[in-house]
Amino acid sequence: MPELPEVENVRNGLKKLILGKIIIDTHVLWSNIIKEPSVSEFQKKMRGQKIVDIKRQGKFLLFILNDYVLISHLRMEGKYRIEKATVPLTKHTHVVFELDSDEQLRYLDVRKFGKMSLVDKDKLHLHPSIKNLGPEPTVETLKTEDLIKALKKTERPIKACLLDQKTVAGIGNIYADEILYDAYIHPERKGNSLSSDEIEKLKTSIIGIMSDAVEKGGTTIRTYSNAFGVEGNYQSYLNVYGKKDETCQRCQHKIEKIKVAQRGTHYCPHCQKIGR
DNA sequence: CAAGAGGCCTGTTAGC
DNA sequence: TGCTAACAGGCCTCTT
Repeated sequence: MPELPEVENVRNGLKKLILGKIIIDTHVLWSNIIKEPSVSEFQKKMRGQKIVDIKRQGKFLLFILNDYVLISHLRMEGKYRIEKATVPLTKHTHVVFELDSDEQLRYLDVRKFGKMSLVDKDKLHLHPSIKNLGPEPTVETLKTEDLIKALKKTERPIKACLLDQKTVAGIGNIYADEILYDAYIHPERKGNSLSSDEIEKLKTSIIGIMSDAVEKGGTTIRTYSNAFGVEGNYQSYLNVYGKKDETCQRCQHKIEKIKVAQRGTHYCPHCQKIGR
C-alpha cells in the first residue's frame, strides 16, 4: 500500500517519463475513481493540458498542469504505467490519458479504491484533502512543537495519532508500526501519556524511518510495485510489520499482532511496554 | 470539535 | 476438495 516513500518514488519515476507531455484525451473506465468534477467535465478540462510538474504532499500525488492540478491518491493498490497506445489494456485499468507522444499514461487499481480530483491551480491549498495535511516528516518541516500540540490533549492511542494525516503527512500502517518499534513506544499508549523524551525520540524515528524508506525505494509487498514494475527494497529492512510470531531482532521475544484503531498492528511486547 | 463506525472494492486466505 | 466468510486497508462521510 503506497505510503509517502512509495508515492515519492512513483513521482520521481513519472517525472522522468512524462514531464512536458500534453494530454490529448482521457478515457474513464470506472467512474468512481474520479471524485470531482463530473467525468465529462474532467475529460473536457484535461484536454490539451501540459504536464508541467509532478509534486507530492503526504500520500497525494499532484500533477501540475497549465490551468489545473490533478490530485491523485493511490490508496491501497493504485499504480501508474506508461504504455505505447498499441499495447492492449489489462483488466484493472480504470483511467487512460492519451499523450501527444503516442503513449498512454494508465491508472491501474485492483481494488478501485484510488481517487482523482481536478482542481483549479490557485485553489489547491483550499482543497479539503490537502489543507488539513500535517507537516512532512523531514528535519526542516516537522518540529517537536507540532507533535506536542497534536498529542498532549488526546486519549487516542499513539498509533491512531500517527495514522491521522493531520499529525504528520504520509505515514500509513506499515511505517506507523516501524516508527513505534524504533521509538520503543507501545502502539496503544495514549497520545497524552508520552513524556517529552518519548516525543523527542518519536520525532527522530518518524524522520529517520521515512527518509530511509524513501532512499531504499519504498516497500514492495504483495502486488505493489512502482510505475515501471521496479520494486523497492525497504521490505528487507522491516522489523515488525508482517513479522507476527517471528523473533524481535533486539531482544529475541516474539512479535505480536493486535488490532489498534481497527488496523492490524505489529509490535514487540518486550521492547514496547504499555506501562511506564 | 473530536472520535468512532460504515462504506468503498476485490484478491487472497482461513475455516468448515 | 470446494465452497463461503473473513480479512486487508486509507480516506471520506455520517453519526454520536
